[in-house]
Amino acid sequence: MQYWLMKSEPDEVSIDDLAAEQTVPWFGVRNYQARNFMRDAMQIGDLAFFYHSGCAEPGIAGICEVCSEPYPDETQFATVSPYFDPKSKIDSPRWLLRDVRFVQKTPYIPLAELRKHPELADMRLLARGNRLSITPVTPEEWAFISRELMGLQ
DNA sequence: GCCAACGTTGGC
DNA sequence: GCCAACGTTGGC
Repeated sequence: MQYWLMKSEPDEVSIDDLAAEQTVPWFGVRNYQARNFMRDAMQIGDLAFFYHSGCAEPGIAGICEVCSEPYPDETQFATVSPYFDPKSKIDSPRWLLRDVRFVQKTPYIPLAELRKHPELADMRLLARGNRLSITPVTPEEWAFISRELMGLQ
């Protein structure tokens, strides 16, 4: 059981969209490191912070749960999709994803708030120049954010 | 295998 | 819209 943080642009898929759909495929990842996390490291039942990026106030908006094995991201084969990858072959798909299930919305924790806490100084999300859309979260970071910042449990 | 050029991410 | 940082591409 591991913890993660997964970035989504709320214009595309927000926490409210996930709450409405309940389960969504985590499509559109086109970075090998992030793909490898989904393909190799994630396990069904892992929990992830659902993070809103590319918006006025980026931050953590909720929690979701990994709920499928890895399988091909169909948008890589969709010529009309912005995620179309002409180099990917049907019989050896380059991009794999997992489904995630809505767990709950949380109090919104802005990026600026996360940066204030020394307990989170080493968080991968906060590392200089970090652009990874999926990053691991340590149990300590998870506990601090969920208990101290969100008031859960 | 190196590395410059280019494209993308994402906060501000 | 800007720009720093990073990943990928492709020529050599």
